[in-house]
Amino acid sequence: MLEKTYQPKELEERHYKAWEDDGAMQIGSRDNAEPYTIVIPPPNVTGSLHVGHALNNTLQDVLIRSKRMRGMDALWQPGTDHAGIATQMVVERQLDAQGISRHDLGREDFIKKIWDWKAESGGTITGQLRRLGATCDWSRERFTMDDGLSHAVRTVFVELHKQGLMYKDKRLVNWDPKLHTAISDLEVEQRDVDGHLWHIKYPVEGMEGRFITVATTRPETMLGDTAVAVHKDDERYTDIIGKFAVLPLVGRRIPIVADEHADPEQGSGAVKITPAHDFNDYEVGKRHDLEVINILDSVAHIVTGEEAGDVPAKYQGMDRYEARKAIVADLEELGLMAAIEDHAHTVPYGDRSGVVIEPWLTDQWYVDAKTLAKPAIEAVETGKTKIVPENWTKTYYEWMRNIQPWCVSRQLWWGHQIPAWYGPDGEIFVAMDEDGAQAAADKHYGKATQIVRDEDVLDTWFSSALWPFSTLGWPEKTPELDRYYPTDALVTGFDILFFWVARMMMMGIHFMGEVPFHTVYIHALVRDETGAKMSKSKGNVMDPLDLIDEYGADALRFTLMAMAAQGRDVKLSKNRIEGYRNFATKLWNAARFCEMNECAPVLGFDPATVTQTPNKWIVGEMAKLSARVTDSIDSYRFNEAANGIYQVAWGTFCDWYLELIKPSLMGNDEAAKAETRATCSWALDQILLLLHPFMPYITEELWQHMADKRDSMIIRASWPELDQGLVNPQAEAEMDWVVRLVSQIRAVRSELNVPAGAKVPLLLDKASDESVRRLNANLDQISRMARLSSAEAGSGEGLAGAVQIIHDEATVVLPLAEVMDLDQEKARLAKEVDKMTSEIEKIDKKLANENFTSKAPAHVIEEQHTRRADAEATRTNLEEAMARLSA
RNA sequence: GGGCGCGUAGCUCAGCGGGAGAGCACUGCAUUGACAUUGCAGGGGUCGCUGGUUCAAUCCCAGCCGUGCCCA
Repeated sequence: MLEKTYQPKELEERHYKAWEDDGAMQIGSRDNAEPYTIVIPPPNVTGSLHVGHALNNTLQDVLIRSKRMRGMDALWQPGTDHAGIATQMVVERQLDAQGISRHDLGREDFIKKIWDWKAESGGTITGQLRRLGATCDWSRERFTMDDGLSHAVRTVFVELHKQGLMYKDKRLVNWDPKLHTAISDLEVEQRDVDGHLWHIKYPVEGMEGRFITVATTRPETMLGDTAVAVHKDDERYTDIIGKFAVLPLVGRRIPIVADEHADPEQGSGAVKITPAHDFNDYEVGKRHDLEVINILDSVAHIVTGEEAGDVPAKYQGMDRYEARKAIVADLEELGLMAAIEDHAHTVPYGDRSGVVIEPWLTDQWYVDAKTLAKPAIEAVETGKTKIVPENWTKTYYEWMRNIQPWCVSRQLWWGHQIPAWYGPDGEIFVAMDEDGAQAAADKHYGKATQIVRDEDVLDTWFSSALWPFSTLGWPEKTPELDRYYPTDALVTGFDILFFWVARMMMMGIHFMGEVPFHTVYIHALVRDETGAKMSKSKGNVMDPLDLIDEYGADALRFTLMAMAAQGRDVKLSKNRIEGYRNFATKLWNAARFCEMNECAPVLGFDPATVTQTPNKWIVGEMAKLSARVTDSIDSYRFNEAANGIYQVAWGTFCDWYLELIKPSLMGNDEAAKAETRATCSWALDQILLLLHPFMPYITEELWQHMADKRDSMIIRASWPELDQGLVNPQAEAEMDWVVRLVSQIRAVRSELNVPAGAKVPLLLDKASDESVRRLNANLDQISRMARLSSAEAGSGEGLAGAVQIIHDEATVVLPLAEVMDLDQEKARLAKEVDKMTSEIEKIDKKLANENFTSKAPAHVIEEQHTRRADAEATRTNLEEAMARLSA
């Protein structure tokens, strides 16, 4: 017998282990089945499970489990990424605590330390995914720094280079002066900041007393100014275009140029141009062939020594903000500061380091993203890959069509070192390994020549971009690659649509010739219950592992699914999780009831052959539910699937079906009892099967518990694909009649405060033969649920002051004269009459409208007539009931 | 400034051209042999505002107000 209360903890551990031991998550056992593949968005190896992961992975698990149950060869490919910056930071921090820097250790030993760290702590998140119930094929787990994946990375680099799509270039990059590396545009966060706009007067050469005033948010960069730009139509400046300004503090002559970039409306209309330290200015510089003068070093200090050029010694070596202060003060002293305004503007910050990013001129490796993006855009346009919900396609296009060269080199140690070597004269040799590069170099120089490897590594996203095929063995032509690529669905949050999805599309199409997946399902963010983003600083983070401890993994999963409406953020509250934990308990107790009544699966049970009306009805309800759940999952409407099961399992199966069959289960008709037991068990099984992808643990437990022996665990069981012919309209109508009758009686009893325990007699007046038949056929059930002492057809003539309920054509008479308040009952009936009257009036108005009757479709008009007739009949009966009450 | 959303019951949200829904919260009753992590019943909504399309608008369109995110 099932325990009296449901305790998730113990059974979760037990079943997960059983699934894993059984190999149920692994591919390779269904060679003839159609494959279905999802690659996991590889979590960061330093990460631990947060609610966003919980949502993301539950969605994938629901898909995988349901496809697996539907007989497909389901592969959920797991793994983690090496998270270049994050991982390096973690280990550096550990070393820091011992007073060691990575430079003390040297590159090789430092990397060894990272591998040690990974061996020890890198498995955290995969363990947590298991607790969530994620059925990845762990035997295939991959890591972006694995040999195989590293080989794939090198291959891609070499190939792209060969094709001219990977090149080295000197451009402005987003430089992180704290982490000392370039980062991509996507890793830069634009923050609104309250700053200042400094208006600085630059003297115009050869025009005594004439100044041109430039406005800037970054006065310290003036040391690198190489021009002043004004708009050609700005009359204030037309006379000095072509002349020179003299850069204060430095004394350099800089040209005054006309350029569109200068906006007459903004500030003074004149802008200083610092090509080496501003993306816009860089473009202006190119247009006017300006000098590019770098004034900052890698830690954002003013340059010193040889590089300093004509930077006054005073500022050399100063931090950028220190220099700003000094320069502002000096300009003020010189009387060149025209004005200082408060000014709100956006400032770029590194999303990892949190410091202000410097546009900085460096040599970096770039991928020609524009070329690769073209087919990736087409793939979505032509529907080869579908983005769900569809509105994200616009965002995808927007970004892809304006894509910039992708800077893929990073000045880190942890990652895939770039397979490029340099000769003494800087000649580049790209090859799979050093031998290859050496050979190429020797050939190039005509003699053995020493080469040096590029020190930099590749962006982590570069390796993640290969994930859908590198994890399947590419560049080897493995059977897995052949069978599982292209994968089916990719499930991810919108925040990495560009970082990852777009790049997988580009790389997948380019190297495999086929899109990496046919569907991208984009889900929303998980927020706290007030709608705020969860963050450590706000202290509103919910730890999914705590939630699993408290409510069980099933409850957490179900909550996430029930709330995961497309395009809408999930506002997670403990209240909701508790509610769905209660649902699990409800199911547990229902199963317990089934067990107590010996409802066990019957071999060869055919739901089409049942004879008892409640059984026919529940069979049909299950058929409808299975279709609904299947369809909802197929169209990624997870909330509809979850809510559908909830509604039917609790509201239909528990609340009505189990009540309806109690008389049969306790009765003496052995044949009926046997059929009911079998049907009840079958219906419970259908619920368990349909619920399994959402609540894997409790369903597995009950599945195994409810039968002496099953063909398989539920994880391997077959998905219900029920014939809609099982829906029996007669049974449905009859059960609906019973349900409405019982509900009405209960409502009246409650309203009139009839003691819950009191049993009352019932007469069914003016009933059709069919209604009388229904009453008699379901007498036990109705009596039990409505607490009746008797129920029969009869007029109740002469019963003084009986409660009367209109039920379709019939009038239900309850002689409750002693317990009821006559006036209250009259008022109740009068209210009902009013309701009907207003309903009739509303319909009459519609039907009187010729526009309506001539233009509306026939079935709509027909429906209105039917509704009117029903309301009319009900009103007549109500009026008669009132008359009888007064008599 | 450009793009994408959202505004429906006290709260969180489904629904989305023809009869306003769920969960939670709230109120009353109930400890009846699965279940108080429960059951039964109930109250509660000019479906943001203003126009338009339509026989018919919470639903479609436009504008406005409020609010959130992404990109510049």
